[in-house]
Amino acid sequence: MNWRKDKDKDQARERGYHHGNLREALLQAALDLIGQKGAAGFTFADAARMAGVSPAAPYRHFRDRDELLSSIAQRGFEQFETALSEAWDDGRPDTMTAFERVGRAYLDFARENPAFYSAMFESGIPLDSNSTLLAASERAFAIIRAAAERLAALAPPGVPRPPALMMALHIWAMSHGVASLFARADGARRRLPMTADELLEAEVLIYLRGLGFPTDRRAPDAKSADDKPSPAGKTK
Amino acid sequence: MNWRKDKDKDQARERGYHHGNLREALLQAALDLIGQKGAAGFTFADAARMAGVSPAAPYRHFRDRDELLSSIAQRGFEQFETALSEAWDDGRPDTMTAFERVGRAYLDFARENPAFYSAMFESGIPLDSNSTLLAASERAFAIIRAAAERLAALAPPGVPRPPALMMALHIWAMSHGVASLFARADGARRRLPMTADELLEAEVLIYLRGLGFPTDRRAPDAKSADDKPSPAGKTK
DNA sequence: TGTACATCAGTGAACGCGCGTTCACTGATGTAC
DNA sequence: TGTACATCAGTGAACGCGCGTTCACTGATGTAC
Repeated sequence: MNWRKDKDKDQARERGYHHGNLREALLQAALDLIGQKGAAGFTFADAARMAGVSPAAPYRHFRDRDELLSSIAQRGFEQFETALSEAWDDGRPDTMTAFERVGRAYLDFARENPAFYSAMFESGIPLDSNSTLLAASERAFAIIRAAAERLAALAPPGVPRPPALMMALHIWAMSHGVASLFARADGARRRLPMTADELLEAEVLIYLRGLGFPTDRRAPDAKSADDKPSPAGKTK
Repeated sequence: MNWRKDKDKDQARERGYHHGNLREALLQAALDLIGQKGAAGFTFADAARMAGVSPAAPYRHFRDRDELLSSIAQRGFEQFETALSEAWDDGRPDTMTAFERVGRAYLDFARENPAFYSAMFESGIPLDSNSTLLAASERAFAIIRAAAERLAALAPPGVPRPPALMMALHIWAMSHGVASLFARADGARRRLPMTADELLEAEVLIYLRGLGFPTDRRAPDAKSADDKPSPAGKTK
């Protein structure tokens, strides 16, 4: 992270002819630029300048601007998956608690990584242009889907078990809606009677109640043994 | 609508020195371009060319690209408001039916006017840069809010009446989430087990059930006289 | 351990391009009388 | 109804700029022997 913009020339002189990690530096620079000016207003040349390198250098690492952008989106999905999956923690200590944590992690990610988020969802690069990009996005969604699956399995007796895929899509839509309308610093924000986190949490809780889940904060598997408890330690 | 792109030169010759309605033509051209290439990749010069006019001409009508873009967003919000408010139809024939219609209208608007939608929500122009733009967006949101207000008033006895503003925000977030993730033609679409409309309708129904509203399709005011019936005719 | 050589990863100059913007201008339209 | 004049809404040429991209090049690094 020491190839940031400050004192490009000096650093360039220090580092000598070879950069050492230009690919990484370009990704970082592009990320910074997207953060500053949005996914639209970032240029290949700008990224090179920020990395302290000639405008021709990036071509050694990326075919063009789009390839750089889609690399960023891909990395974004990977980090997104990591964040969500850590939050989910395989449903520990109980499905409901873990699930709420996933919601918060979603918003945190959007808030803390606006550049990634917009490369992923707002940059206009088609997901299916690149199969590894598509795969990365599928893996991220799979976390939400897995959580929905476990949640669906908790449907109380007598309540029809909701289709997990539908639940996952609903929850994703709520999260994305709240994130892009209310949780971003840039532009279209709006006075809210509560924080974006609270808004999303309330929304998801109401939604789950609508599916027939009990309305109190802890899910049934918190005390019963419906859901086999995690094998050892960690729960503390 | 006869100043479209085809045969610019001929038309320019026909129309003579003065265009007659250049401001309008530029808005239309920009809208077309945004539809084709996204809000990012549209240029002032392009719009002029498409309107069959010299690159200096637009400056008679818009200070710069941003002003043109925000005019489009503003008009978008106005049409959005019209669409939502027609769908809402002041809650006729009953609150619930009208409410569902609003949801469909939301998605229809996003689907049928992707250019407007992205100028409004994804172009990065700050809403508060322009007070008439802000006002237009407020008026559009006010429809959703008014509908939520009426819906909240229907809460069955014994059920705590939900805060209407929160409901409105939740519903907006769901609609926007579904619209931008699943209802747009461009880019990040995904195989769905159902249409975007069905997905949103199910989501909203589950949400409302979670608030304690009855789960069958017609709201209580459909048959009772809680909600004073519309004064005359029209309902047919 | 040293040397020759291939390969890699950058340079920097150059190009064509389209954009945004300005400018003096001019044709068309509206208005006073 | 006609004429003089002001104003409006466009022209087209010109500019500086930064971008994307190519090219022959060169310094640094790795490797065979």
